[in-house]
Amino acid sequence: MCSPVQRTVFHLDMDAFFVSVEELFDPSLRGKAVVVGGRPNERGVCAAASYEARKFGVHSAMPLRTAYKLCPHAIFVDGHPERYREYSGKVFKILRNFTPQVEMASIDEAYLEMTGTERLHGPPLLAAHHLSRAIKSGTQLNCSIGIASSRLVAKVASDQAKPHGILWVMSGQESRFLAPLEVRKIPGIGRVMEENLHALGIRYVGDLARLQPEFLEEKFGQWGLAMAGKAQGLDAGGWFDEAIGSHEDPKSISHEHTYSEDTKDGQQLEATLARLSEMVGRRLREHQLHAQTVQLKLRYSDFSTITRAHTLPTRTQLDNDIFEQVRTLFRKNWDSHRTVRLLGVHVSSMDENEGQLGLLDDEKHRKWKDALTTADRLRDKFGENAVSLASGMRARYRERTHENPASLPGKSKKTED
DNA sequence: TCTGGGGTCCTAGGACCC
DNA sequence: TCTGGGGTCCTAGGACCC
Repeated sequence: MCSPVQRTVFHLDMDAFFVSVEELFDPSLRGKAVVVGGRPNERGVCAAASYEARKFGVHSAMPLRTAYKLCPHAIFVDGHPERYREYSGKVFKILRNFTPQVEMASIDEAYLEMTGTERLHGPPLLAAHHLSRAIKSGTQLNCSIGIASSRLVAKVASDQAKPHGILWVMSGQESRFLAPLEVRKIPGIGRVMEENLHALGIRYVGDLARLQPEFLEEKFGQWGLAMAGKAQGLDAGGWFDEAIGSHEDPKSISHEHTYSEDTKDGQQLEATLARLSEMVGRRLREHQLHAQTVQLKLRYSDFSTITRAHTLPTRTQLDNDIFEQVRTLFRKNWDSHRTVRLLGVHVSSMDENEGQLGLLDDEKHRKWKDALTTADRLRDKFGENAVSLASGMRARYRERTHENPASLPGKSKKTED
């Protein structure tokens, strides 16, 4: 009798990643209550909290002001995304050295396909210890590792192993491992679904596992079926099912901005849209992608939020195309009596190709593309503030509205820039 | 709890076509 | 001219993750 080859997946999760990186740059933070994300009187939420701060109930996604009330003696520091990207890159390199099938699931966690690597790395527990030590010596950072036969169980295991631990859920033990955990521990079950399940008397994964899949499907549709599988530790459906390391292009790109003070200054709002459009365009060019659908996000002071989208006849990666679309959506949909808290620019339906262009548009299009590529290179070389088309747009916009309100910048304007 | 920013996926309804 | 059914695309909103 021959059994199928047992799959082995590692999930590696960095411990208190943002806080730990900040401690490398400022060792005086070590062992203290630290909150990363901004000043306690700012609008915003905690991006991360040290284990010391967590003892006081502070956790990530908590408003900074609330964190301050719970833990006033905490040290509040600004986040440094470039530092986190740098260290994330270091981690990735170490993992790639270890085994080829690696996938960064976010800035501080990764999946490793370890099936069939025993001859090279030894049994899973030993391999994980070596890997943990390699991460420590290469980055000075701690991580936790979950080992299991599916991505889902490996991820839950690494969470249970924290901090700085390794946990192996052996094949056949998945259900027994998951059963006593709260349903919230299953990735994909958040606050709302947890409440729904509680209302049905379901608190633990074991309760969930005992139910008929048909019952969950009837209650929650496709997602109910997927949950039934997850309760058994299966990578049921969606992203979890995909092979580790089959990296794909992003499906959407967005940037948004929350004002430190709400505003209804139309020029300020449109200048923000210009800046966000530039950031989105730049990311598209970095990925060599073109987007067809442009979406505006608008949040008013009372937190009510609308999104309005438009699909273009062809795809684009140009700041100005994005900006003009999003500005049109903005002018059509903004209730100018109401103050705005947040604006966002989002693009999707992306592809490497741009689709057909009219001959007339072609020349103008090429010039813009060249100019923007040059601007991107300048920013790479001299920093983000070296070039700004947004401030230029705002200046011209002011000029034009003063001189001649009829000639606002639009699709027909000549590209004198 | 006065609530960031970057993503993914899912649902539901309407338009449109055959 | 009282009204079917399936497929696909688009839009809006929301849950969820880190």
